[in-house]
Amino acid sequence: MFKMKVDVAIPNTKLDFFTYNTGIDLQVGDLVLVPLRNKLKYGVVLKANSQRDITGMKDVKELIESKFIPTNILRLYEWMADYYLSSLGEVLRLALPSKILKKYEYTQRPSIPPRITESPLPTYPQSNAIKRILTAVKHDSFETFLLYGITGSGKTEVYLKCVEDVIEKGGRALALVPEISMTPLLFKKFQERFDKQVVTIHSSLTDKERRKLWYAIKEGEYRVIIGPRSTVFIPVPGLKLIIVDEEHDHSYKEHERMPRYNARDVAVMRGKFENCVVILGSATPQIESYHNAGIGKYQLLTLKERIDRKPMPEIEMVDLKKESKKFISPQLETKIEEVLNKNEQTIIFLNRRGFAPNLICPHCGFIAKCPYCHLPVVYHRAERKETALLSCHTCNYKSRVMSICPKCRRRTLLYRGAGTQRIEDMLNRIVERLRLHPEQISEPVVLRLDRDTAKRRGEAEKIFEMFEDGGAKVLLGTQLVTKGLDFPEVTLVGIVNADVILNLPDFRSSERTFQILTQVAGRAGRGAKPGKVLMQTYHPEQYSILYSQLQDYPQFYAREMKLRKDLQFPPFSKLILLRVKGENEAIVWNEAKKIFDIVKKRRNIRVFGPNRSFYYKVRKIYRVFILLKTAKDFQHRRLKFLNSLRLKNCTLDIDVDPLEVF
DNA sequence: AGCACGCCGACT
DNA sequence: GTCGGCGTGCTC
Repeated sequence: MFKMKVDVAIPNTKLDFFTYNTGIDLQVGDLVLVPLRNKLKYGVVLKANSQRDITGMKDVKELIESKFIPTNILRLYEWMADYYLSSLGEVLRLALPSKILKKYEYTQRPSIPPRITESPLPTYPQSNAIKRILTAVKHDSFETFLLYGITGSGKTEVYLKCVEDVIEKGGRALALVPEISMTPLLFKKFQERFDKQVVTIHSSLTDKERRKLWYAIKEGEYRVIIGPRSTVFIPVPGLKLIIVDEEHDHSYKEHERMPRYNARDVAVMRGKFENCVVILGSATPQIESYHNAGIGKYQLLTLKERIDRKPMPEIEMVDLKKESKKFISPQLETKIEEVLNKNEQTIIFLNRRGFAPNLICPHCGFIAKCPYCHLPVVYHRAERKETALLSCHTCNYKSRVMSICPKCRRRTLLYRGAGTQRIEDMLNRIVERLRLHPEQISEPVVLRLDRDTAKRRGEAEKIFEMFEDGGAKVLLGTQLVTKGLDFPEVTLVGIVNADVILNLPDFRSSERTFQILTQVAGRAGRGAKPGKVLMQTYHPEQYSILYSQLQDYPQFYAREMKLRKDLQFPPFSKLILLRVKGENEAIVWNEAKKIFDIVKKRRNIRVFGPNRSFYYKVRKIYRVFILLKTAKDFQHRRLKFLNSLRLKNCTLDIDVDPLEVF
């Protein structure tokens, strides 16, 4: 028999491929069963006619399914493995369903007739954007559009109209959304419009359901696929459009495992490999994205006005340096009272859970810290069934609250600072004082939304519903209240402390501050009544806070770009973060130094570190990082050897294009 | 990821 | 003596 050799990529391996003999005629993308060690594994044929020679080569056991992965998707996976200094085996772990089915029986269901409901007439800027996108779709050309539209400008309607056209012409669309609970919101709008042709990948699906959907989508059962970052890997026949909503969102980046990809960037590459159009939408584009639009890599589409010419909310600053040390300033308190008396709604934002971020002793300076992370523990007041406790927000370690200072033995421990629980108390006191008419309210008047009140799935939605009903008047919460919410009765947004994110030691902290403040401010005044925002800060003059008050992204961008250029940060350079982790502090530093020396020898790379990570010790594990800075066009793929480096008692994380550098 | 190989502690 | 701990290294 005429023997051939094939290269096969196997999920969960650190290599790109293995080479096998085969008597069967195989093609690129075929799913095969191959022996590896003493087990049989599924793999995807990468090269149908390999010239590679290796001793002890084995035979392909069986062809399971031909054309399992389309070639252009396979090329995308290869690009990912390369770009993120990972391996194809690692990419396939994320890209393929958790358990591959031996011959999937797909029962063709009668295709669902397109039942498209009435849609509102787009505004002029909207229809202009739609026209430009659809022209590109019509020509099947790869084109990336950055849809920069201020909060409330109707980006979603642009997506819907484009998808409508794609479906009418028999194509399919993929929409990526941030991980958090806003997914149902966008999904609802899509479903109202396109009914059963839409499918969402929720985080709560079981492995089995997920697997079933993967196959069904691959077979073309749905026309619109909505999901979080990993959805970008699913093969979709006749794909014409990829949407990345809130493209700046950090949840598009995989932080935990290899490959540490950014689904936004993978989506753009997918558009390139599949010749299809990509829309990146945001009210606060990532600096790199806006820059890409500036240099013509992306096409910029701007929506400068809110729908129906609704005014943007007026933003007023409260300088906490000038105020008496209150967590809720008299100005904010007065405003909350006004809104309550008018029976309108308020959103209060504070990016900090718990009652107080510190438990301190004013006499000896003691601060309660986590024994595993050496970071301050947060005091959580007793509520529901749980008792009061100290909690480490980095590793989740919990301990009892002490009443005597362990250092000086005095009974004078103090709670310093405020988290959502403390603010909740204060808001409740304001409400009680007002003695509102009971017929206009229902208990509770103040709703708190953070990871502690909405741990399980569906709890956040429940809180949103209670707020939407209108009985509850104040929604207080962390990041969860900042994104995509559309409550027309909200006329006031209060930001308790605008500075929280600024304090992180990261080159993106200004950008993140601007993004979060702009997003949360955008929740006000979406209905008939104009909105107002009160922003409390110690740094009203800091540019990210100032420009978020002025609601001027282009100005913020210009200022931030100047800084990035001076310091040679992206988009003026490329970053690769190497993190060495291990239990033994001395070994960690030693191994990090070795890696530093290896990388230092290479040309055209600036190497910084090793430095202690901001989270230097987490769960008894020490973390040290090395930052590599190169020119933007540097062929960093030559650093792929780093992924197979072997360290003593340590692990090495590799992060290309990191979002956080600490 | 698994899974074998390999070299040091406390058990019938 | 050996059962087993998990560190380290390889899989075509």
